[in-house]
Amino acid sequence: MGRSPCCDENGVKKGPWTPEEDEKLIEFVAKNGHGSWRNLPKLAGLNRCGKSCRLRWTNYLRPDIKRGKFSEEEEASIIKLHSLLGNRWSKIASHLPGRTDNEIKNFWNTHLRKKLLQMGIDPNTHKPRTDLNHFLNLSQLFNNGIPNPLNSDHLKLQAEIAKLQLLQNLCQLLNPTTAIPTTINNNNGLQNPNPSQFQAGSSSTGFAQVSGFEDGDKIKANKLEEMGSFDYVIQPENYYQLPPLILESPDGSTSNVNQQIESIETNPLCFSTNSNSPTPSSSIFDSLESLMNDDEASGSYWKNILQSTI
DNA sequence: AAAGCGGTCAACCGCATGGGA
DNA sequence: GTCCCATGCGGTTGACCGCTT
Repeated sequence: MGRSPCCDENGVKKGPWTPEEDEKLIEFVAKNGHGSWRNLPKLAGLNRCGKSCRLRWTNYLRPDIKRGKFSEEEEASIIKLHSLLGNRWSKIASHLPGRTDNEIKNFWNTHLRKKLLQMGIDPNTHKPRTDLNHFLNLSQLFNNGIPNPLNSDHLKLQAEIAKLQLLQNLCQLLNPTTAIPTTINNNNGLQNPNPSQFQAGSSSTGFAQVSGFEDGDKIKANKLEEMGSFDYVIQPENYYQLPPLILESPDGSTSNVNQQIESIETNPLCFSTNSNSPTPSSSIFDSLESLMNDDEASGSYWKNILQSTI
């Protein structure tokens, strides 16, 4: 079984398309549709292979292509969809009208990957990066390798790490594939990965919800393969809904951190293209960055958590 | 002014997949 | 069931551009 040759014809042009070639392709498709891409170049009078014509059309010339910068909502959708679907760019593109898989792939590789990395989130797993240990390394630098609880820099770092732990928990809850084990029986007896600090309350359906998928769509939550494989069933609701967060504070006190969690809760990140669904008042990144920048959030409770775990 | 460098993105390459014979 | 073909898809490449030195 041989692979069909596509671009092995002699003299077939490669490289950037000229405006004349674009015009020929647009004109031909407008009149005849693309039909067989293999035969199209000959019929349209183009010295290109069919594959090249198809790519040029689907990625650039199609009339319904939406060009220009990605909006914050689109960014958030891509990140969320990527956390669910991985590098399946065409699937992701099918949920973003007017955007091509190539465009989304490029945008991911040039912008979003870096953005997540800067936030300390692993763009592949969508979990906090394990090399967040660089904070611990920094701590060791400050303390000459020996943690000194009386050192104010050490305390600051502990506060930072406490916030990062909070961020990690938030990320786990925001990412349905990691939030599921707290709410779904998957026959593997999974437990809340971090039961000491948070409980994820069950939503009415017990499922996180994402827009644009068809009812009953199943996707493999392969990010959890190491924890036990199961199918993640997308429900037909229109928007992704965060499970309610319940903060287990030993002294029952509230803090700015709690308030900010509340703020994130009351502004669920939405991915729907349905105009009836709510839209986010601010991006999740704003909320998390705000949380990360909040000096007051490094109260004693968070330090206590850390001092008991470091 | 120009060489170097990094970021961006259109286009290519080759493997995967689905459907018809 | 097997073969062949067309198309889809994701990774990679390389040209171009703007910024820095």
